[in-house]
Amino acid sequence: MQEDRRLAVLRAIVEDYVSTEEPVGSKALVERHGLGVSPATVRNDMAVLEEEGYITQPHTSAGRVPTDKGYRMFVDRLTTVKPLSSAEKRAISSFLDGAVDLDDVVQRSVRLLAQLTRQVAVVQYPTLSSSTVRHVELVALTPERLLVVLILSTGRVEQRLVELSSPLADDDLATLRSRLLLVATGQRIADAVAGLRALVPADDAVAQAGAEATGAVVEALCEAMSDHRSDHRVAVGGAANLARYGDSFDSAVRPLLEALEEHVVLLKLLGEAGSSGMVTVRIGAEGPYEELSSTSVVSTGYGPEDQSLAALGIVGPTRMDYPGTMAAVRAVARYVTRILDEA
Amino acid sequence: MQEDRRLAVLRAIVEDYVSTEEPVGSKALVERHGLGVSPATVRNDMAVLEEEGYITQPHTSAGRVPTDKGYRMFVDRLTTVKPLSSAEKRAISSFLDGAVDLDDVVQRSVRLLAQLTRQVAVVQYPTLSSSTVRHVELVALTPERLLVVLILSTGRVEQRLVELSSPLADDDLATLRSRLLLVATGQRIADAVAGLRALVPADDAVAQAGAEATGAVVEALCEAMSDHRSDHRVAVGGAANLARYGDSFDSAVRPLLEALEEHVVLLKLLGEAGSSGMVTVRIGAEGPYEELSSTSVVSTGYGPEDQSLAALGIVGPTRMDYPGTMAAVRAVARYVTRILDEA
DNA sequence: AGTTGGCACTCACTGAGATCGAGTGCCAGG
DNA sequence: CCTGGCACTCGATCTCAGTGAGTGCCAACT
Repeated sequence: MQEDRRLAVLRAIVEDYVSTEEPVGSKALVERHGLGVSPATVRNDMAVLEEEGYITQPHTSAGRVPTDKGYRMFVDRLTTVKPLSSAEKRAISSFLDGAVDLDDVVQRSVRLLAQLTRQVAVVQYPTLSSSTVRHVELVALTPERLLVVLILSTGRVEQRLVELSSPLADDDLATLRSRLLLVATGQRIADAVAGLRALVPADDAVAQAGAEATGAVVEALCEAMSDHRSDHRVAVGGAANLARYGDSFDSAVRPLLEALEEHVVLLKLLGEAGSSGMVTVRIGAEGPYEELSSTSVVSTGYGPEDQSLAALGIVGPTRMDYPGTMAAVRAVARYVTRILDEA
Repeated sequence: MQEDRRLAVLRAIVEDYVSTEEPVGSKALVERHGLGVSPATVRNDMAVLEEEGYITQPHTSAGRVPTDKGYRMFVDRLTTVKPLSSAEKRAISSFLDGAVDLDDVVQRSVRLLAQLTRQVAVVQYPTLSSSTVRHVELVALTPERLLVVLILSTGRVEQRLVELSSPLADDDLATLRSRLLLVATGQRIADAVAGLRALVPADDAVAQAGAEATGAVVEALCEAMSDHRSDHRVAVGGAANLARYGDSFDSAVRPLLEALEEHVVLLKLLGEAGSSGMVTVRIGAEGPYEELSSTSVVSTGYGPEDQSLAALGIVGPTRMDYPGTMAAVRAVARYVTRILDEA
């Protein structure tokens, strides 16, 4: 059936264009791929594909180039999962197994991903929202200065300084500490915040001495828990790969560099990622950012089964090796998930 | 005296070249700057300057361009301190005053610096070596898992997880904690490490129960204190400014992007910075990195008076506005120092 | 129907002149 | 020691034909 062959032609065009970076013509196509037809036939198919919007020609007498729609079709229907080479698998485990803490895991992941895909990698730090409180600790630096330390089930540690207008007795500190622990430990973030907030008015009348401290500490804790800054942290790596863009530099790299510094934008891009396990691909102008119309984003969530903790992925030119990239992103996400589970 | 005029010509060439980005000729020079001589005279001076190696011409029939040596002369002898505009000063304080903790200070500094200079900014996190231990805290997550928290005078907080093979009693934990505090609090890093290490063999015979814990905790603390990873952390910002390089892209930007990911290299570059207050300029190939031969580094130490905590600076093309950049770097370093002092 | 070879056509790319002009070096005169 | 004048250099820009990869279309073949 000629419908099938047309798709084969499209696939061949995408593959050739990705590897050669040059518009691909009918003759080169039949030579390099074993489709058993003549160039003329391919040309006819190409004409149809062009009419349907899957490919286009930069100028009249040039070969064809996939459009965004063409890439989309390729990604959705023409790619088969490409297993990683064993060398790559080994690289992944040796790279990630040495990680010592959460920060390190993220740092290593982003480097690894950049290296595997030869693209710019982005890894979001695990979000707080779905994690639970493992421990709360108060440290009196001086009688008027408390250090509040919050430890979450993801391994993230947040600390805040609290200044008091009057000194706090050790006894009161101990009381406050145990009360905080009672209320917050083991709770999910949202519940912990509610529980902590409930402590404040009650205390107000009872223990005048500790009132200010309680309020301030609870305030600090709640802020730490819902702190959007740390919630939205991302690590970026492999920016050097941008240098490989070669042509179309100004049009593509400048906005991309800007986006990379705007972590909020990055998160939006990654955020389109579905649940853990599914690799999402945004191609060219499909997203809301016009300036990134010549870049694609391959991303996925990571973290335990149902609740994905955060997202990771790569940003690269629309002209990229989608199967390989998707495989790498998926693999890294799996490994990271496992590492986090173990810790 | 014609020696003076020659230097004036050199200065004019540098200034013009920096602003126009094009080789500057004798005619344009006398027009734009008020040197009261004819183009022919300037040409003679240029010939001398070229012979002495301060300027060069890209090709025979082109204008002159400063050499590294020319920039060096310009920076060393021809720049006057350029005070910041009040708008810039306001920008600095409003930018930095909102900082909530050490991380935030560094993040904000790097953004600010990138914005002021329109170059790539690099800020090293304060090093541990010259700081003192403010507090040590042990938290038993479970009886077999301890979280060790180390708080330094710079505001840096390091944490490490310690796994024990056997549970640790609360009493022993308290004893260990107070002993650690006694030994380490207020000490400089080096002294604290020595003191802590001394604890281990002594304990070994005395309290069998706590022996493992002591050893492990001390180990974790010492590692945290001398941890090169956190010691060498740097923040990078303003990479989008690389897009302004325009020409000479491949030759300059690619190695620079690579260097920016290699934090060790960055630190070496910054590390040439002298003591606090002195702004150091590395021009072109003066450093050990051949690939960065078309980039300059403007850096300085920051931190209290005598002991500079760390370095910050910018990396940019040799063709840059040195006076303005140096002023910005110096100003940001001062403000950051002040903020850190207050905290 | 679908495929194929043939053929005229398009058009980016390349390289050879030709031209232009900013900038230089040098020299003779102030 | 400065200056105006002048011949010279040489990169940048433009034009223009030639080349060739690639296309679209059509008639013939299976």
